Amino acid sequence: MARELPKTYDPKQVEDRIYQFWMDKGCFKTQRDPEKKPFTIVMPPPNVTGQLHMGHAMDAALQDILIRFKRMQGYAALWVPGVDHAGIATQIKVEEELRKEGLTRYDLGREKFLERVWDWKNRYGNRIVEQQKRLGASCDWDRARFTMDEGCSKAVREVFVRLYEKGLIYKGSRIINWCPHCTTALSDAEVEYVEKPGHLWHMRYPLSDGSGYLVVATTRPETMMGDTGVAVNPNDARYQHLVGKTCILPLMNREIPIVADDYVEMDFGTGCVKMTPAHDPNDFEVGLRHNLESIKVIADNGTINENGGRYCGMDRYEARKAVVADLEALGLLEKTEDYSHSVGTCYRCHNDVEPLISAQWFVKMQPLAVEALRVVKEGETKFVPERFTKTYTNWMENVRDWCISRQLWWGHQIPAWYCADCGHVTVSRQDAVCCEKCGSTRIERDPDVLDTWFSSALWPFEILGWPEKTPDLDYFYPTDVLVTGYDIIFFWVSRMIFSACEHTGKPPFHTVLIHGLVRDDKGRKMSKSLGNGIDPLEMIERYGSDALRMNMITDNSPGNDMRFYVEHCEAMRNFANKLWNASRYVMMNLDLEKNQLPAPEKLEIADRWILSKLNRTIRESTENLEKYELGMAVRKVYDFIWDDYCDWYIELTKARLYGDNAESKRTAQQVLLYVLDQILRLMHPFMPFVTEEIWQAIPHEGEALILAKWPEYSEQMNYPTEEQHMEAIMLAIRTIRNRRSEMNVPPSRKADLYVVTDKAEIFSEGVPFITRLAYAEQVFVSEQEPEGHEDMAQAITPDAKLYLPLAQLVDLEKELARVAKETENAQKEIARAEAQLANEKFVSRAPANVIQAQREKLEQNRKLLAQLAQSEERLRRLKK
RNA sequence: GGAAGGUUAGCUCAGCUGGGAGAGCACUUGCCUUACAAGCAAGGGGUCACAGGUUCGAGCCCUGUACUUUCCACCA
Repeated sequence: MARELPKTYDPKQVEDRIYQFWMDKGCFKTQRDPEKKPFTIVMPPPNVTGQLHMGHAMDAALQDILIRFKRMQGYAALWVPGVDHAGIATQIKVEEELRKEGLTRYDLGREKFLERVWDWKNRYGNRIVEQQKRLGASCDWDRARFTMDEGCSKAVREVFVRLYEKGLIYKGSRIINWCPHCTTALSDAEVEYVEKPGHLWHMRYPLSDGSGYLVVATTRPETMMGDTGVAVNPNDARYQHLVGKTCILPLMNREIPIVADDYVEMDFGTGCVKMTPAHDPNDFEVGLRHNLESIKVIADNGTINENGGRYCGMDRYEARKAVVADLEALGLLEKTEDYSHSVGTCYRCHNDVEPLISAQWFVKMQPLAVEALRVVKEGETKFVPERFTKTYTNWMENVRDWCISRQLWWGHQIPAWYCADCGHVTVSRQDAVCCEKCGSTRIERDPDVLDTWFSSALWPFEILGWPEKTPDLDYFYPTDVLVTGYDIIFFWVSRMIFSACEHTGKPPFHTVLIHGLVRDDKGRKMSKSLGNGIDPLEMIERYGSDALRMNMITDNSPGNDMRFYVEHCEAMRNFANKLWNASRYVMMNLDLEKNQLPAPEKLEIADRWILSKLNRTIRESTENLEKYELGMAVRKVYDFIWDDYCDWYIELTKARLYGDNAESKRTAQQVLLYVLDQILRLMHPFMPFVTEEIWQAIPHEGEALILAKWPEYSEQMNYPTEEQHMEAIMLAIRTIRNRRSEMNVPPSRKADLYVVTDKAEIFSEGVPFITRLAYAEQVFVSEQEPEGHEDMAQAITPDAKLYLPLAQLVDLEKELARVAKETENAQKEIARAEAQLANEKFVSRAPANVIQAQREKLEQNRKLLAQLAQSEERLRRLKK
């Protein structure tokens, strides 16, 4: 049975093979099972063109841990993967590729271009999937979906038509965010505001009656060709007399009205604001109130259009300079102030977005927000950590209509057809062949596509078959937990919630587990431009997938950003190696066919101690997992494995395994194996590869650890007395090691050890342990001081005096100092405990267990103090 | 302008419902002790940002202050 295993765990020899093993056995496949409860997670679909980054690794680690845990608990645990078509991101990449060939998408035309994108998708679409597999992701890959596959297209079409029919989707001309670089409209959520240095230009607009001029302040002179008015505050005494009059727009020589509107702040700038309804959302509103004309002067590509007079054709920034220069030449530029202000930028290409008026499709949000708010407020959907509830509700309460049309080719094309004859718009589930109103066949489809997030908003139910009433939808939906970063709560989470409520009548999941961003070791966001990204695949190469997964969840708390430290990854790799070697030890000393605990009466003190500890670890880590406290859960298992099992229990078994008591040896083997098996189970969700590899090598029942049963807490496995006794023995061992270390005695120099105690029965049982772990030649337990103890070194615990015949190494002065220090500590402890117990309020109000703990502490310290007093007396005597 | 976090050991961070502060890394000392030097043993190191308050008891709860990060809004 004993096997030859390498001394060092090598993930590279293991991970791919184990993953293939799970795949071959179909371990990830999840079927509906009336005997089981479902547990469902849908994966946030990564971009089809994407490369795996640390954010994905974080996502995947968390989800896989939950799925494996639930699977072992006996749920029908389903994790559905998929990829997103990622409209803008993908289209940009393909266009870049085309540019290298000197082509644009327009050269190809829509159809050919889309063929290119599909080619691209087929070439790279699987890359990220393969990368996810290396993380150990136990998704049901057979169910993998794509946001543009047939089912998703059907769902998107259905949703669009339904919302349109309910009046919740409409087309209208509004101020939208336009990206001149991507040449498409964006939703509000897709705009990132960046503080940028700029100027506030004060410009003179002459009054039409020649009585002077007024001064407007603006950060955007290049829009002035589109000015159709000047607004002042109605309460502004400075300008009241001008309201109703007109002024002349310089450079354009257009007469424009002066209007009064509350929107204008009197104490900002000059109190006069130029109105450009076509290029500013506030001006647009003011314009509506005062019937101001809208004149669009900036074209879709960011240049000035034909309405911009002599600036036509200039880039917007070029035009800005030209306008300022011209005004200055005319003596109309009063002053220029430095002014820092926030500018909207495109979240994809980071160019400045241009607010402009445009005919786009919108989702009317107010009616949809009602239910989306209710389900969260009433706790049907909970955010973990809870504080993100507020982020969500604040946004949802103030949500504005969602601009869903994009001037792209890659995506779900809007199912609307315009009739050239009667102007009617036909919106249809099937591709229209004629106008539904007049029957004309002169109809043309809207060329625009839908926002990518429009289809991902349907993800949790569309991938289970919706709009069909499928058995899967019935069984697995609503899903259970959604795992994602806080950065896409608005983009995705909120939209899934309102979409699911609207279309399925149920919130899509009961829990949203939010994690933070992975940053570099200096706390910066990892980004391509900074070149500071750490490649998860490289970490897997170097330290293994298990180590990377552990790195993602230890030493950080839910929802907080984490810094990625390679050193930490290494520490987790070391832990995998520790586990590996502990298992090597067990296997090298094993001659069992079967994993079975011995009868309780055969269990010795150390066995009961470790089983008791294990039992507590099972209970606590399971509780933590149920509460999504993954870091806490794994910490407890980690500590149990390293501190209790490896550092103590394994060491404690050595005397027995290498000894000649066959029964004790067999019991030790059985307990070692049993606990190891339980450890592997507890650890498996976190470190699936190394645990499965080991588990396959030890006696086990069942096919695979991934399918094994999660450990359960058992009242019968608690041994409080043995725990206590064992702790007393361990304390004695630590105390001796400490004394030897102080005296610089190397472990190789063994010495006899005399244990003087009134608890001889406890320490007698501990003799083999003390012998081995405290480097003793022989251990003698007695109630009497040993012969010649005056010449020995001494160490003290509350329950024992420990003598080491190493007289020549004893430094009496040092000894006295140490004893004095320990005495002082003990006295402090006693004083504190006494004071607390003398406090009537403490005794009457504190819980019983706390009081009891204080009493025990007091008792222990009193015992220790008494021992120390004797020790000190002894040292003084020896000194003379 | 609004909101939410953070401030704990030299560094990065845990600390679950309030009951005598922990880990990893780094550091010091001694060890190749028949699982593991990716290791073992022992050790040093903290006014838990500051000021008040509640409580028998506060790193944890409340109020305020300082510094810091992020998100939302955007008065041109």
